[in-house]
Amino acid sequence: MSGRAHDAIFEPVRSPTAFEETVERLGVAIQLGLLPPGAQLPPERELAARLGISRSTLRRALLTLVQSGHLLATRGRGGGTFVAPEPPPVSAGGARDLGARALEVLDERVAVEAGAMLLAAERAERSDLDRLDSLVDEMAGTSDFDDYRRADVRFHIGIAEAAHSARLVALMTEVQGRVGELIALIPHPEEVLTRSNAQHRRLVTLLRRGHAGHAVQLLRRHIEGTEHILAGFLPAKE
Amino acid sequence: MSGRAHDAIFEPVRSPTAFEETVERLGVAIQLGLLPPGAQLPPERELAARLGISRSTLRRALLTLVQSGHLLATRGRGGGTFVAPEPPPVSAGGARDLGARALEVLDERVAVEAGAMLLAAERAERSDLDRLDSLVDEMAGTSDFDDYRRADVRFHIGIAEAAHSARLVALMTEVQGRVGELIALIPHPEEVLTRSNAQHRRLVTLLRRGHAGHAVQLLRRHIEGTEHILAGFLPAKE
DNA sequence: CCGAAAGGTCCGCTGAAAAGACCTTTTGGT
DNA sequence: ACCAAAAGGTCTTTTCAGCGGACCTTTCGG
Repeated sequence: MSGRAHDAIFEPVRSPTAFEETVERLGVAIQLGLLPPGAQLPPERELAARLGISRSTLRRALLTLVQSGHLLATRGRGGGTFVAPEPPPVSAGGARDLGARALEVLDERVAVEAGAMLLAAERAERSDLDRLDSLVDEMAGTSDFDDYRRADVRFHIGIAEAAHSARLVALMTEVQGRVGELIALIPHPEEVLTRSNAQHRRLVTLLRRGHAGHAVQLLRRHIEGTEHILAGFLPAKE
Repeated sequence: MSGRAHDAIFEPVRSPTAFEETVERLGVAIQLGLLPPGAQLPPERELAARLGISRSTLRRALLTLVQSGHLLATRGRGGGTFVAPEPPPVSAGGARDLGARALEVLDERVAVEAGAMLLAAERAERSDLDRLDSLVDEMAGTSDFDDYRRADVRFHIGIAEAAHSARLVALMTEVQGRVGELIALIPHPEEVLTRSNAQHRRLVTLLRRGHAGHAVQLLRRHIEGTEHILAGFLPAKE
């Protein structure tokens, strides 16, 4: 009777502090390229209000990111806080025990992506799909891995946007952030990227036609690609 | 350039307190029937350790649930904290602004369920599917709505278990809790339940055969059923 | 009838966060 | 050339959640 179910119920309760969550939010946004190099953040007072935290807490977070080299702050009128021109690479430090959680993150990714895909097949509008197309073109047109990755992230977030669900956009952003930490650590031969982008293109086509079932299955295989590449770099499963 | 993306990045940072999360965890588990009426909770000192919180915080949470009638506490040796024989119904108070968030919760549900289904199609073992079957039988065999709902919840969580993903089990539990708040508020004619359970049965069959694409699409329609019923009870969308 | 096992009470400490006043630097506009 | 506005930088005060632990009270099993 007891057992499995209770494990979930009585699992430790986590409570990240506002400070931690803010660092994470902004850090992820920068590493994903959602806040591109050189971008200016809103003034501290305004940003604090938007994030619903006090300025002091926000500043602690900003300070952390300045010290880690992700942000630059300049004073005076016309100054502000900017994303560094060359944000530091994803720290390998985070990869310490990644193997442990990696597999779970990937499961979550499957969920969020599949859900977004399903709903996008129902709700996507012309403009959503056109946007996805242009991202596919962008990926096809570059041979720089960082550029590719940024566009890739925007593509997947774009699917959530096409699903017209703010909640899924938020979840997708979060998941991409965590998956990105993994992906950035491993080499990606151009051939893999080409194949991957071909799948992107087919996904958009399937969405256009509203073929939800096929889209979800192709998506699954798309993600499996990542998983297989990662498999070689993670601790053996058993 | 800015706009949509920034909305997500600069959205308010939420930080639920440990106390709040604990009340939610236990409250949901009770309302879902994962902790059935009469069940005994572990001693406070032990439970606090398991949840990774101090005993004082845990006690505040327990006190809340005792006052709300979900739990009963008896002192002395052989005493303990128990789930009330007849936990109070889901408060309609929570339904205040449910309309607002309801739609987003349902999107999240689609994601978690679809992901679990996809992975279950790959990973489910005989025993997982057999367990699902017996839950379907259980639902077929009762005409009491509360019994049905409890089994239904366990069915959907069972899919996540069949996916062999602890993360998805946790997410599914959470999502079911929130969806349950909605479902409990609306009438469910027996006819609807029968139809719904027929879908459950077909889902298990599709899982057995590994037909991921079909399973996901049927699942989508299954959830749509809930959505349509809810639609009549929620504030108009536009 | 005692001691163990449970819940119930209390208190003091720490650290996160909020709120706000104020300082310093820089520059755009007049 | 100025100066006011707009930014980041600094400080102080207050509040509150949560921790940790000592201790009390009730009840029952052996």
